[in-house]
Amino acid sequence: MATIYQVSELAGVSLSTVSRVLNENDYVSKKTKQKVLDAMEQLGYTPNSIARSLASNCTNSVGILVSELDGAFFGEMMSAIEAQLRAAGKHVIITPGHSEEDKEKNGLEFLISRNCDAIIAHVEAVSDEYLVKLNKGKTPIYLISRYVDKMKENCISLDNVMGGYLATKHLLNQGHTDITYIAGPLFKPDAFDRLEGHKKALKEHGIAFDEQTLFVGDFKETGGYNGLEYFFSKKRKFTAVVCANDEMASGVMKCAREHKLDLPKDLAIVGFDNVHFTNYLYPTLTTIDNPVEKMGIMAANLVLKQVYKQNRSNIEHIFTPDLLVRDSTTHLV
Amino acid sequence: MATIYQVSELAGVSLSTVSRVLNENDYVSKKTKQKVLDAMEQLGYTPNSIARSLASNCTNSVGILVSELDGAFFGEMMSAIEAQLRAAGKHVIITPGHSEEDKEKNGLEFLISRNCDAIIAHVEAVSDEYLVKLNKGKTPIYLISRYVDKMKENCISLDNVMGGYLATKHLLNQGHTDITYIAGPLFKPDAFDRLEGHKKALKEHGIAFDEQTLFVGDFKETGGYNGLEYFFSKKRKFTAVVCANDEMASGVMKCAREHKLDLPKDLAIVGFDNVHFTNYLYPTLTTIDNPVEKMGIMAANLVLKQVYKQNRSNIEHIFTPDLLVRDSTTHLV
DNA sequence: GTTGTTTATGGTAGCGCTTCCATATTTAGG
DNA sequence: CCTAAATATGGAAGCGCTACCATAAACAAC
Repeated sequence: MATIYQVSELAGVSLSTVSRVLNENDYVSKKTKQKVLDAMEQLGYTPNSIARSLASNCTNSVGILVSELDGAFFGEMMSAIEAQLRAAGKHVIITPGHSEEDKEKNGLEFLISRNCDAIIAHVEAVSDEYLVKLNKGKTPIYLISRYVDKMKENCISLDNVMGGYLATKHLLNQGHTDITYIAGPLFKPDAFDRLEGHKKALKEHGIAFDEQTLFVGDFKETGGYNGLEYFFSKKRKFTAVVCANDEMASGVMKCAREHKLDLPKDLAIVGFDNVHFTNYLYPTLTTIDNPVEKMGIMAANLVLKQVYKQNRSNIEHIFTPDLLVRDSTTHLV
Repeated sequence: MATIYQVSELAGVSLSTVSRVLNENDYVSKKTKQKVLDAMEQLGYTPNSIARSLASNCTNSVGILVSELDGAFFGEMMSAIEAQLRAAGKHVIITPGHSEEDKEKNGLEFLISRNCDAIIAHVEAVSDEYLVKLNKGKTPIYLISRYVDKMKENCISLDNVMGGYLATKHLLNQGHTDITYIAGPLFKPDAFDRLEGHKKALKEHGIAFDEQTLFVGDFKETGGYNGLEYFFSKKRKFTAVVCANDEMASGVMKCAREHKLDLPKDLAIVGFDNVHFTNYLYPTLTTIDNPVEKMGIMAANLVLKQVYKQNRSNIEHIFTPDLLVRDSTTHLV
């Protein structure tokens, strides 16, 4: 591998000059620049990014921590962040946290140890205090889909309470009154807040929240499946179910079908997130549109602005979800 | 940030000794080791991985190139590779290639410029020659889900011809004879080979392949949807459709339903890949099980063995897919 | 011409580590 | 007790760059 030294020799200039043309931001005469460029070309020189990072203390890389590498929601999130950052010449180092405190901490520390210039994290298990403290270290932490008051300038989050509210409100408006709820793990802020929104909507309609209508799932298909089985086993009467995410809604559909329910007539279902596949479920899923791509882009812009001092205007910190009505819910006759 | 130098000072030993305890593979007395460990603890020292990489010429990172960061198939692939590598103390740098030649090259070059110790790539658009040439450079390239004869030792691939064959064979065995096929983009080896398998099965049953039964889709839901619309528009009679992946199969289902077909009675559907969600479609999808997780783990093991000289036995280079019969196909009465 | 400012280039000290060589020190074998 | 091997530590070069300081040349203003 050719080094900057060999380039300087071939071009007949000093190391500094080669470095200058590499960094394109200093006085170099056109003629000299061309000589250097030619030498690089001739040697097939590519800069060693590790050496640059060590010398400049900047890696041009931002760490991304997501809960899972698979999963529709995270896929869309990673994709959006990566594209935006890549367009600005930065790159991402992605690592999963698996929604477990140890693993999330481990992932975060790993990203810090790799000298990322910043971290965008979707963390669910670590505490607010831990994050605040970590953010005071050398690597700034940005949170996506989570709101921590003491570092709100670094958060891009969704109004999950509003989302949960909209979902349930929609069913109530359709005439449903016996509504069950399949939540995500309640230690996760997203899951907790969505449930809060559900309760708020019920309250507004004068319906008392009944613990018996709640099942805590795992945000995966099985969670929805098991939740519905649970309600059936309790002989509960209900005409609608709200799921805290789309994967669980698809599990509910599968279970309902196995119980010979006619969807959506016998059971109305609402999901949350509007991941890509919801439009291909049968029936197509009414869900809450989570603007995860916009949030990813915004998180990337926030990093570009604050860490890389690029000009990005209009950082929005809190996003509002929308209700998306499709076929899985209908008016009760 | 504490450096190795401060640790050495506090512990009262030389730089070299600190480096030795860091690397755990040289003569250091128990007593000295403890002193160093204590000093590290006290200073909250964490090694600077960039500096280590520069000095040792090893980054302990392997680059992963996948076509998309979202997408069920790639999610499962990344997840499997990452987990296996992480367990061995290596980490991954993931970048998308978007199935376009320029972008794939760009991604590969980027990973090389980041000094990855190896690259595991799922590339579809670049030529065999390019890969062979690239593999001769400083960074070894391993291919997943692609077979290139001149570098077959570096390939982990699937017998796609067999997969395509099994899918169509299954339908033929069920009594179907009017079978349409929705392929992926034919420049992609996976797509091409699966179609070859389909043709082979037809031939074996004495059925001539008819170009009119072929639609080339995009491996996404829309591809399946559009494919079915296309066949309908051609007034084609058929009782079954083979899709070259699961996403397209779900698009087919959606379209079929909109045309009031009763599934699976009116139309048998076979997918390919057996990604997670296929079990939650309605009807559940008969598909070809693509052992992508096993392949991912195997690719990781191959790198661990060849690049990091770890002991990994039984590298399997070619995997065989299985037919997975579910509800989307039934015997023709 | 003198002075000051802009433009252009070279020299060199690190960035925080690893690694090789040199030098003690300890242990084992006879 | 002597020698050789094994064990334990230090010293210093260098990985490939960046960044700061110094210097030189070119240009402008008076």
